[in-house]
This record gives sequence, structure tokens and C-alpha cells, in this order.
Amino acid sequence: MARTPALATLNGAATRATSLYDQLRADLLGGELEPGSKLAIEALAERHATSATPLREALNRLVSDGLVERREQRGFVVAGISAQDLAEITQARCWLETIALREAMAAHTTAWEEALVLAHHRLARTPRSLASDRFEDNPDWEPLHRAFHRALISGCGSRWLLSFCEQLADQHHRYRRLSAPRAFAKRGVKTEHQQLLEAALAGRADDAVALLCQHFERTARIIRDDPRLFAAA
Amino acid sequence: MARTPALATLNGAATRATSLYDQLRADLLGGELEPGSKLAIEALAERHATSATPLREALNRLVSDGLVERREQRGFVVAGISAQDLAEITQARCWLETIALREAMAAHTTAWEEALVLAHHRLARTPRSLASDRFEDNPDWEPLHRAFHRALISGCGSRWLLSFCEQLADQHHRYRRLSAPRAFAKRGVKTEHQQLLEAALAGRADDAVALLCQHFERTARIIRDDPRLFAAA
DNA sequence: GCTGTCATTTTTATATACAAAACAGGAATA
DNA sequence: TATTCCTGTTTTGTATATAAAAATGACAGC
Repeated sequence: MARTPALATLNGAATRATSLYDQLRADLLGGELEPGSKLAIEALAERHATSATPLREALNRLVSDGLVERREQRGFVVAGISAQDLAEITQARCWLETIALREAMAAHTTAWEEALVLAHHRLARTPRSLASDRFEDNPDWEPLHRAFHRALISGCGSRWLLSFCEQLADQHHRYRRLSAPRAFAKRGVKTEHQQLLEAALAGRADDAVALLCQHFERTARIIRDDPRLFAAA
Repeated sequence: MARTPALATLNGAATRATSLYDQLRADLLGGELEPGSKLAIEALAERHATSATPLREALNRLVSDGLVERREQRGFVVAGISAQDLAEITQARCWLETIALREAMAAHTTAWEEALVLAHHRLARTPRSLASDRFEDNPDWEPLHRAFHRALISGCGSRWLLSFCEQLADQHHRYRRLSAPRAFAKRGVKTEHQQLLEAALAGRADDAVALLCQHFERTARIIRDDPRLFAAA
């Protein structure tokens, strides 16, 4: 009956609103838009060669992700940041990922274990920096980092919990990108991931959870102390 | 400078999209729309005496709430239900509210305590049913019930955690309303709330958490066993 | 009798045009 | 001088019109 197998999704973009959503989301997570700055409809629409309607839809979706704020009758702005907010995100992320990791470890399926090993391998063999003498962000690294953390908790068995974790990870990601990326060059992130993997595979839940939370808190502290964000406080 | 104090918000509806969002949300939570049924743009727009643009925005917001599903290029449908999904929601709610309640109790501010007592008082003095001989839903009860549960965890200090709990509570609420409301007439909900309050005020965290989770799970079980939902499985 | 194709109809998604609200600047007034 | 009021401009939010995609249904071929 239906002869078109709906290839649109497989192509570049399913619908304009979705494609815009993806682009804006990437920009926001990439820290390219200044927190609190205005997202003028007309300007953005022109910049992305589209019209107001789908743009508006995309912005509405981003509001629910906590990446954009809606000011009734006065448009949209890039979500603001604050040390307080960062602390709350970190805290919540520790709480939720603790549960998720414990559950995933308790379930301990071979599929989970294998996916985790694979994700770690891919991450471990990818250098954080493109240049060896100075820090130059390797764009491949971040998605693999994300995938590793997702793999850790993906076996928790609760789509809801996973989606909440995903959202918090997005928030963290944005803060990280807004902060000076140089700070992350000389830190034992690689070791941290290695230890985390070992603890997870060995079934040492308490250790794994502790390592994971330390990992989050360490990152948060570095961001918090970045003088360029949160000027005085 | 600005002479209009933006009264629009205080009036009935700020913007049409928001007002539509509120209405549709109420309908969805009230269980008035059948899960999986189509939300035809034109029909809905006419029914609510408005046009497609703000309706579309409202639907997009509802998607992020998990109350509506978006099918790319083929519109929106009311979010589906399943026993599996209900189980996951219940599970996630137990996990998250456990944390939130423990945190709120650990903080134990007087403001929290007082708000909790007040919320419980209001709930306790409101009858579940309007008629004493048969069950007839009292529309005042549900919001007060919601408020009591919110008050329990509102002192947890994390807006993120609170908003996740809110979302899960919404989902639970919908399932409850989709299920036969009669089943809830003859259950010791009042006692459960009473005990919960006492444990929370007395600082018996383990007890309070156990009571809260039992409360959720008991409700979930009743819904799960409703033959009208989840026909065979 | 079933399957696959094609034209028709319906519905979704987008662009554009319009109305209403917020903003900004200056003039008038105390 | 500071505040209030007025007016022009900009920008948001909504309605409508158009294009594009999916659903429908009839019909031919095997």
C-alpha cells in the first residue's frame, strides 16, 4: 500500500523543525551562544534560511531541554548559567547516575558488558587533543566520551531514568564547553575512565559509583573555578 | 520606561500557545483522550477556536512532557500506554522520590515542615468522594494530593530533581485517571498519608521512604490489574 | 484472489502576511 | 532633574495560504 518507505528520516533531515532543532541544539551544547543572549526569530530564521514557523517549533522543544528559556510575549533567550545551577546539576547527576549504574551492574547482561568494553576501547584509543604539544580539541572525542558514559548506565532498565541522565549530561556538557577547554588537557581523565571500567566490570559497585561521582564533581569544580564564567559571585 | 506591567500573564492566558498547552495537558492528564489516538491538527484547531501555528507549538511542548508522541511527517498522537511503561515509571518514581525525600528530611527546614503540615491538613479534611454512599470523584482532592506529595520533597534543594519527579507524577496521574477510578474508593489512602506525614516529621527517614514507595507501588498494582487497560498481555 | 501501481484525497509542514504587544526615545510636566 | 506620558519602531505571536508528503481507493496484471 504505502510505497514510499519514508526515507526522509534517513536522509539529511526529516522535517525542517527537527533539523533546526538539531542544529541549534548542537550550537547550544557547543557553547557557541552566549547564555542570556536573545534568540531573535527573524534573524535566526534568515541565518538558517528558513521561516519563523519551524524555528519557533524548534525553540519550543529546546525550552523543554532546559537549553533555552521562554519569556512570554518577549521571545526566547539562551538559558542562563550560574554556579548554583551548576552545583544542582552536578548533584542531581550524581544521584541519578548512581542509581542507574548500580542497577546496570546488578543486571549485568553480557550485552551491557560488551557494549561497555567496546565504548571504552573506542574512547581510549582516541586522543583528547589533536596536537601533542598544545591542546587542540579533537571533535571525535566528545561523542565517544558521551557514548562511554551512556554505555555505563544503559543497562539500568529504565528509559525514564536514562532520559533524565541524558538531559543532565547535556547540561554538564554545555557548561564544560562554555568554560575554557584548556583546563581539561592535563588531567587524568583517561585513568579515571580506565578505573571506572575496571570497577564496573569487576562488579565493585561502591567503587564504581564513587569513581563516577568524583569524576563529575572534579569536572564541576574546574568549571566553577573558571574566572571567565561566574565573574565575582 | 515600560508602562505596561505585563498583566497578560495574570489574566486568563498569556499567549494562545500556552493556554492551549494548559488545556490539552489537562485533558491528557484527565485521561479524556484515548492513548494512541490521533491529534489531527485541523480538527483540534477548530475545536479550540484557534489556528494551526499555536496548536503545533503546544503539541511540541507536550511531546517533551511525554504526554504526546510525534510521528515525523505524520502528525501527533496521544502517548501510548503499556504495563511495561507503567512499571518503569513507578520504579523511576520510587528511586527519585526516595532521594528527594531523604534530602528534604535531612535539610529539615521549618518552612518545609510547616508547608508539609499545612498541605496534609488541607488534604485530610477534603473527602475523596463527593457522595458518602457511592464513589463520585471530588475534583478538589487531586490537586491537594499532588500538593501534599510535592510538599514532601520540595525541600530537597534540587530544582532538577523536583522537575523530574513532577514529570513522573504527571505520568502516574494519567495512568490513574485512565484506569477505573472506583478502585480507589476503598483503600486506606488517608491512613497512608497520615503515616507518611508522621514518619517524615519524626525524622524516621527509612520508614518514610518505605511508606512512600509502598504507596506508589500499591497504586501501580491496582492500575496494572485493571482489566480495561492492558487487555490480555 | 491477491499484489502492486497509480491517481485522488486528505493531512502535515512551511512560508508569508498581519495584528498585537513590548521597546525606545523624546517631549511635557511637576 | 527626575518622572510620566506619548508616539514611532521593532519584534513577537497568530492566522491564512501554499507546498509537500502520506493515506486512500480503484484498477490492472499476474
